[in-house]
Amino acid sequence: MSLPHAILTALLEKPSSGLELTRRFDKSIGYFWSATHQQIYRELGKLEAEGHIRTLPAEQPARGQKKSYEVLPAGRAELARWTAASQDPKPQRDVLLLRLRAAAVVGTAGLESDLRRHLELHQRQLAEYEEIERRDFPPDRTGPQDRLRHLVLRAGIDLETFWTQWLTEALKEFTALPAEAPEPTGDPSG
Amino acid sequence: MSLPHAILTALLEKPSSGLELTRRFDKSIGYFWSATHQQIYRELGKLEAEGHIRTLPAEQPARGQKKSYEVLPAGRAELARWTAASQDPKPQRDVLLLRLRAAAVVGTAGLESDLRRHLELHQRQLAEYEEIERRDFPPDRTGPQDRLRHLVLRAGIDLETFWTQWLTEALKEFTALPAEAPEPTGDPSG
DNA sequence: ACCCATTGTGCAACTAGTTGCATAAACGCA
DNA sequence: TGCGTTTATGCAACTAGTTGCACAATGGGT
Repeated sequence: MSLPHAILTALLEKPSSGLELTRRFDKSIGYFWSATHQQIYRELGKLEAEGHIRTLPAEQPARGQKKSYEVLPAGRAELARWTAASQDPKPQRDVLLLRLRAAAVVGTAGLESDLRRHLELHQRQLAEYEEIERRDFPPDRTGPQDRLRHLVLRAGIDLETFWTQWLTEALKEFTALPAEAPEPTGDPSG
Repeated sequence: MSLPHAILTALLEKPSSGLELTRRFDKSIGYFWSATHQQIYRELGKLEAEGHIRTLPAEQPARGQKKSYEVLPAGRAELARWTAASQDPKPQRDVLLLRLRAAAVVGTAGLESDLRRHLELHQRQLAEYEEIERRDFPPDRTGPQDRLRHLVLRAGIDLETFWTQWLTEALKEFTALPAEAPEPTGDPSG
């Protein structure tokens, strides 16, 4: 139940149309809560039906016509309620770690190149975050809102840093490993 | 499409019944791929229908009767295929970061106590991982399989370490913040 | 002999997210 | 003036994961 709240946050920062929201999700909020335009349109419909947002009155809203939304007081209240409500952390799900664990049983063949690819992706993401930090968070501007947003960005930076380091370490292990991990095909005598 | 492969991995490590799998997911594989017993039973049924696993012949399998599974060659082949296949990283989804971002807009009221709770949970998880490391990965035993599994555990440890540090930092910011973040309820003049 | 907690298996309905496609206006241009 | 591309909105079907509950056997106590 987080996507509607992600949308409310984005709309409070700036009223937008569905497509504008999609773009902003791609380069800001989407870094920690991604969504496709289909999801976003669907949620905008629900949020409007619930009275949390409304369309900004403009030209008649025909198909293919830009339609901007703004948050209503009820929507702001709902977002505040949700933000303050206690929530348990979601159980982890990481495919790459699972694959490594599987590789310990069926062998590491084919895995290394994908690790390399992931390493590059994380390095690129890290560079992007650091660019944003340089651009949007100079040492001056330190209002409360800036500090909170900077904190979120720091989480992104530190996570990407962790993954690049871990993947580098993992690749080092791989080259140190025998050509192929033993595949105990039914005989666990070793 | 990862749960069946998580189950295949677990079954290759040791043939088990549904409930045994559930328990092992709770304390090992589940650290990075969690699953409920309902999911596991459902997948076991599918995997059996596909010819990837079979029941170990034992007493007649009636309801409430323990039923153990083992992996067939086709299942092992499928797992090896999946492990080697390139996969894109899933887009991130982190509710806590989203809530912090929302708090920058609607205020931080009520958030701090939940941050504290999360910090405690992560500290506890970290302690558990470190206990496992002490127990299962002494400096000797360094076969290829051990090294891979240790690598996975290190990822868990480092991630939990990151979260405890980040949450500590976040809480520090909170106490430095004004009692309540400004709520620009429609008037962004400040 | 009976009760009840525990162990073990499983179905059904629901929620959230993804994929694929459809539709329509606007814009550039030949 | 017609044609293809981009912008913008949206539906429908599918997949994966969660929640809630049901049912059977077993084992221990009374």
